[in-house]
Amino acid sequence: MRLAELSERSGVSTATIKYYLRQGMLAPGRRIGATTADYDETHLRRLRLVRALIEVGRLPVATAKEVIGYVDDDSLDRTMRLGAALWALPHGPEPDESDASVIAAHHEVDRLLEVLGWSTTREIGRLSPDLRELVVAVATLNRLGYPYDAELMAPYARLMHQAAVIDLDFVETHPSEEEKVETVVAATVLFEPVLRALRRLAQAEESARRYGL
Amino acid sequence: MRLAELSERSGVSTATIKYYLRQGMLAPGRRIGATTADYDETHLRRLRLVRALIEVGRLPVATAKEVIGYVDDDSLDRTMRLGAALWALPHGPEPDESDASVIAAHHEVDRLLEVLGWSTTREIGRLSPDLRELVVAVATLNRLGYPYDAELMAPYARLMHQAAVIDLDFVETHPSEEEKVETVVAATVLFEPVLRALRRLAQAEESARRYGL
DNA sequence: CGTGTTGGATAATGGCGTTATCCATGCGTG
DNA sequence: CACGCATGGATAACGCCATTATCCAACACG
Repeated sequence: MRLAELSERSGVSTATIKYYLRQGMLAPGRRIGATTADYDETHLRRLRLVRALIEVGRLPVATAKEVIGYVDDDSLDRTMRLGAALWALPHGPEPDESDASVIAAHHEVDRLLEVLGWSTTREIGRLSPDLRELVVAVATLNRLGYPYDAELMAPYARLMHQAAVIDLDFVETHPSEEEKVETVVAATVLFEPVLRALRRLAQAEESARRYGL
Repeated sequence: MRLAELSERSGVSTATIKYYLRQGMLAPGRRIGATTADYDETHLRRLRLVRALIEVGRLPVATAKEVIGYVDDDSLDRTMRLGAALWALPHGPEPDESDASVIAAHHEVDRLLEVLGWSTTREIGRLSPDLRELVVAVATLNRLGYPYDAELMAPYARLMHQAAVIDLDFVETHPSEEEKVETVVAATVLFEPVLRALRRLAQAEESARRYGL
């Protein structure tokens, strides 16, 4: 198919597609002549994934580009590609390690990992962006006067572990080995809005049950 | 305290504080003279909340302004303020109701609510931004070839319901009645990064357990 | 043939968050 | 009591980002 059709089928303007092509987040079409290129279903699918990451997953374009770049980096094995792709996901500000509440949060997070027995995370996790993000969030909550410690976090952590089990089961039952990395990335990024929405709906529902209306 | 001290204690530049004052998301200091205003702990706290919503919760400044505006809108009762504040949180694109996958997703979400017995949500929820967001996410997953239906969502939904119970318990044990709305907003927005980080860490941990490394 | 679409490159646009610049004023320090 | 300097206040400038617009020469296609 040609650019116009790719645009129509994906709902993305030709100008934007050209932009993505320039950014290298969409493979060039098969050149069929000096002024024509041919796109196929794989291009359509990739384009849809890009838009999904951006629109639904709220990734900045540059981040989506980076993530996608790792997803099909043939010089890495599957594990590395996956790790790199997830590592590239957007993260908040760096924690200010000289801040007292950050240090305290650090201890609580460490303690949480110990309580949970997440030994792998404790060992490799030192540098994990997710760990840093967790520390920042906890420190922020504390600074706002909401005491938040390992005991309070643990129930959430156990719930999220169950969610992770479901995530991995989903990936296992599903995947065409070839696209496993892509599946994990999609599941990680696109389930986040699902979980967020479900939590907020559940809050409303539970709140209605408790307090009426 | 004066502007300079407020800036130093919050870690926000005076220029940015002035900007927030202009936006009306921070109450003006008590005028102490034609060229001086006096800020107190409540200003500092509010400023910290604003920065927390923006930095940790990733809210656009305009949204944070809106949310905060509802939090202390004295013309509304507590319930209304809370509803309006949560309603104002950012949401993805509108679902294209003419799209087949959107319609299908709609059905699945309806079915999910039925299965869960979330009757309140089913009744009032028609217009809820969270419901729309959920529909969009499900439709997107389906369009990418990941079949996603009520049965697959239900376990996540139950987990998130448990999370919501914890959320509300937290708010109940905590709150100085006066700041209850603020507490709910903070819990909703600031726990999201916590849950996101915990899920990703749990994924890594569980993945290591299953596949080694 | 000639009309209209293509790939390709470059520039323009619009929004957002922050920062910079100016200014008249009066605080407070010496 | 006088002077340097920070203040509140308003406006303009900046830098980034995502998208769109404009041109172009070359061709595909009816």
